[in-house]
Amino acid sequence: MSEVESFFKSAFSVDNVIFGFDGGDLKVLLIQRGAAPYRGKWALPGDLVYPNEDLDTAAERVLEQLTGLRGVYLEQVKAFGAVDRHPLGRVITIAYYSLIKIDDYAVTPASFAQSARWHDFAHIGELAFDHNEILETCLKQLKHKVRMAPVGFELLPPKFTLTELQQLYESILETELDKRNFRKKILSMNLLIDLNEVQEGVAHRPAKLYQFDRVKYEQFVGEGFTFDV
Amino acid sequence: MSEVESFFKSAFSVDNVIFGFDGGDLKVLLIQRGAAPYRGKWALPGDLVYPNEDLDTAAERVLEQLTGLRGVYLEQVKAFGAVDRHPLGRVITIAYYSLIKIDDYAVTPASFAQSARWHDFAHIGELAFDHNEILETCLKQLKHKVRMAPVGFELLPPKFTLTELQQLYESILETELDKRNFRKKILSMNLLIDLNEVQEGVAHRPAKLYQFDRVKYEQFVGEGFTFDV
DNA sequence: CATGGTTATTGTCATTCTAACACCAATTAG
DNA sequence: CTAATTGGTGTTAGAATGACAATAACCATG
Repeated sequence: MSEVESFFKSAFSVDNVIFGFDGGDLKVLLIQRGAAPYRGKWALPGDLVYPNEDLDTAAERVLEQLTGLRGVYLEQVKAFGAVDRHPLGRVITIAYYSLIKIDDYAVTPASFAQSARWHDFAHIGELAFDHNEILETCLKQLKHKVRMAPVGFELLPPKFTLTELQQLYESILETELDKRNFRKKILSMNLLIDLNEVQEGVAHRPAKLYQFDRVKYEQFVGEGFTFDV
Repeated sequence: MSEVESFFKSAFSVDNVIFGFDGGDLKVLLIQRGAAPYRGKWALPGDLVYPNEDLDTAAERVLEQLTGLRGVYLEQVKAFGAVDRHPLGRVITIAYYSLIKIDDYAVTPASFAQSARWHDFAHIGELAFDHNEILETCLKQLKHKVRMAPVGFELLPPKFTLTELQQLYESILETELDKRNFRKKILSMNLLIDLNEVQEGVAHRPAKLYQFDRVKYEQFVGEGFTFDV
């Protein structure tokens, strides 16, 4: 094999850390591998990138094949390319994370998965390949991002309460926040629409429902505003 | 060609945005390409990744071949993988940036370069491939990084003045800073060693020379400190 | 229907951080 | 010796932060 040919004896894949939030804990959607290597092991959903496919497109495809969702929040994080990270050959992978509303998720058969399941972020065991490392890197990235851009709303249903929003931040940042200060800060941004609706069927004082005002956010950004929690 | 083979009809490269600082402007080290495609055009230094080489190692190699430097600050930024980004085939590239002390730079012949030259960041024309986009992304990353970690010192000589440090920040952040407030903030971190030396041969009051105290920084980080400018 | 359990909602004050701002000091050039 | 240049320093007003607790609204239960 010539040297030039050997350069092309390699492949690249995308792996996608799909985050969800169920009101309590931060979740990650993992698959159980249906093929070697690591058959039967839990892993991040991912696939080889097609020769005529952009990286972002490949990540979107993996997400759609598994969840049926399109147009969700997706962000590239980092390339992982240790020589020995894949036992069958030289494969570098580009890690993405995406944020989905967990209620939108519908199980979809995907060629690369025996089965798929949400896992509590806090209780994830040993994964295939270097996927534990990828997961940690993506969470670190999300921790930064969620404080500097209004991406947290991607994980919540369209109508949500301030307590839900706070719990979301607390579970991503792995810290507790002061309730009054949190509300003060969020509301002072004027980015939430008060829907004049309340929760129903809860055994306590019902909370008001809000909606994120994306139009206003874009407008404020144009005026020099930067989101900051 | 089988489908599996076609997956392996691809290559990956690294491209390195090498930043330097000469006391006035932020600089980038560019090469003039010695081979097709884009022969003669200015481009980021980069090379294909060897089959048995880690990504980080490849980036270090490119840097060393061009500058003779080892062990300098190097950080991966993002993978660029548009299908048509390379005219000769499917090549995705992993972008890195590195920070070097411009005085340490010694011209070294590199196979991939006809010639290499520092360019003012502000006056860079059209580059080969998608390298303008890569450059912009790396600067954006550096702007964030320099505010949240003491990486700016990587661009300065071991002994520097506070004015030099401020000019460095101003040129990276593309903004002006207040002299008194800047000094107050930097000195209050207790991360600079006052060398009790002053500049020599300047036609004005000589400035005091300082040195960054990496040991203290590591210690403070261990105690929960976070650098923030 | 009265009580208890549970969560939602709201404001103040002390402290800290931020941002704006101007003058004297030390040196070299001529 | 004078001019020109850059180095070095402190205060203050306003804003942001962080700590903190009592009342309101709803459902469940007896």
